[in-house]
Amino acid sequence: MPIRIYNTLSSQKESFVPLQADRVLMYICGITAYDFCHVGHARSAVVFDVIYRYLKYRGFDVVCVRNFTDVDDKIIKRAQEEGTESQTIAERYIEAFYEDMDKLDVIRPDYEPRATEFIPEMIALIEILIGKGYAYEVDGNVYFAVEKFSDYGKLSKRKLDDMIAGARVAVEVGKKNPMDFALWKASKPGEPAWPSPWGEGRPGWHIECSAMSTKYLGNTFDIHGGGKDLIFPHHENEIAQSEAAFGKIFARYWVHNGFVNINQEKMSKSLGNFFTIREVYERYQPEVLRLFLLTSHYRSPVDFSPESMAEAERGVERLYHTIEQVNEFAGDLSSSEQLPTSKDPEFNSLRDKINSVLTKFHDDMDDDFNTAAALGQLFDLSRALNRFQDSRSRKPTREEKKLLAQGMHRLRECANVLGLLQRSPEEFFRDQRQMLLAKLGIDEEEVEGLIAERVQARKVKDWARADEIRDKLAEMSIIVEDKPEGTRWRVKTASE
RNA sequence: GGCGGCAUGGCCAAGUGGCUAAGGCAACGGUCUGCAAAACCGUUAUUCCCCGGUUCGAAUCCGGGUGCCGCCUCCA
Repeated sequence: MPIRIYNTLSSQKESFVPLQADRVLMYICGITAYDFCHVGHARSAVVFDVIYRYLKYRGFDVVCVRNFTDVDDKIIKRAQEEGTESQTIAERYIEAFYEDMDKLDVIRPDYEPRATEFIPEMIALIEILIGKGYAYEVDGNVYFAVEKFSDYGKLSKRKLDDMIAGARVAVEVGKKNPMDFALWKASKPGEPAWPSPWGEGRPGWHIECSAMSTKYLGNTFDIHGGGKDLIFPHHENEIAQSEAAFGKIFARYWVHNGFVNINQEKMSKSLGNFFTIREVYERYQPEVLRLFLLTSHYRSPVDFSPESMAEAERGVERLYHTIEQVNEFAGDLSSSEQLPTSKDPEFNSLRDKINSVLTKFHDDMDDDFNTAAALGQLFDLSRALNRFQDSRSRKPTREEKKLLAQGMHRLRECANVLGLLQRSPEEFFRDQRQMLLAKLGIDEEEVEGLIAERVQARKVKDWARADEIRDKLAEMSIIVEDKPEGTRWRVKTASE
């Protein structure tokens, strides 16, 4: 069964057939580096990271390009505010972007070009457009004439007349049509500038993606991705530029992720209702954010809130607990052999689950990368593993250990496609504790001291004293857990 | 004004013509425990915003209504 992808261009799911049988060429619109990234940027990155991972997992040779916009009005503005160069600003936030994304386990694309590295290519492309009559120069600015491109509006499904009627922007002097957009901007004093046939200036925003995608992927490539807000004008303009210049289909499948909302409203810089990724990391582990982002389908809006993050946190904990338990029960056996049917119904039930879960996982992912459904399969398998262990009161046999190891292997294999569960449970829970201790400013030594004291009290069955200490710890947000192996403690999470 | 999307249990969220409407969180019951906590197991929607229609059959398709959101300006 082929992979099906919802294509914004056709407004429907289509069977995915790449240009070359085993190769997928994809281009993702990256960030404009002028500030720290927020959860919305994280969503886009994670969504396309999962698509990239899944296509590779299904055997495609994927070439992925994601750009950095490092010259732009907002970067210039920021640089002027700080009295520095726009390159300095871009550099700083690109570095911050990598920090945030590496923690989220977003795999770096094969190519990550920056706009300023492709000025000659952009100029060449603009010259082609002028040569073909699609663009014109006015006082050192070059504009794309949208009326000349008959397909203009095909991606965003709008007509030129409607757009002009509803336009909220003041008409810029010099433009032949208010919807014409800049390919090249004449620079004002103090702004970054490059020499060009039209004088000193800098590229417009849209042209960089046309130039860089062509450079790495050719005139026509398979998948073009980005946030829904890029559909118009950015992607519409990219299509106009590239198809006008080369007379070929630009991107074949247009994939757009939905927004991250806060209280039903789009998270955005202009509304000021955003959380940066690093703010989120102060309280939640990156993996929790990742799971949260994948619990909804990528095209739906997703509401960011403390409650939904707490849910995601519990979910990740649940999965790591399963892995921890299997490790304890079965050790680190790895076995790929097909296990025989047993007389034990519990054994067979888990065996069947392990065998069937992969197909279901694939079916879900094949259907327009339905990570929410795919995640359901992981939880299903997790529960099957727990149930099986729960049914064993004696020591597991070797066959049972093998079965559990296989189940855990499968769980991790699927989770890996989603970029989840790749750490050891110990590492996860340790990091969780460290993060919370730091966040709440709790002294670990003090906790350990009280715990030791309580262990003593329990030894002599001084329950009153033990409970007293437990209450005291609870006030410090520390929860005590008496396990058969000994007493453990953890920091209370926000959801408790 | 133009264009588009969404509405499923207490909450989040899959499912878009037909076996029992995934899964998560929460709640409750149980196992465990000195008591707890944690963990685990189990239970929890005869019903999918409302009204019509198509169909042997609809949460799923069509028409109308209500509510919410997004894009049309920089934006993942």
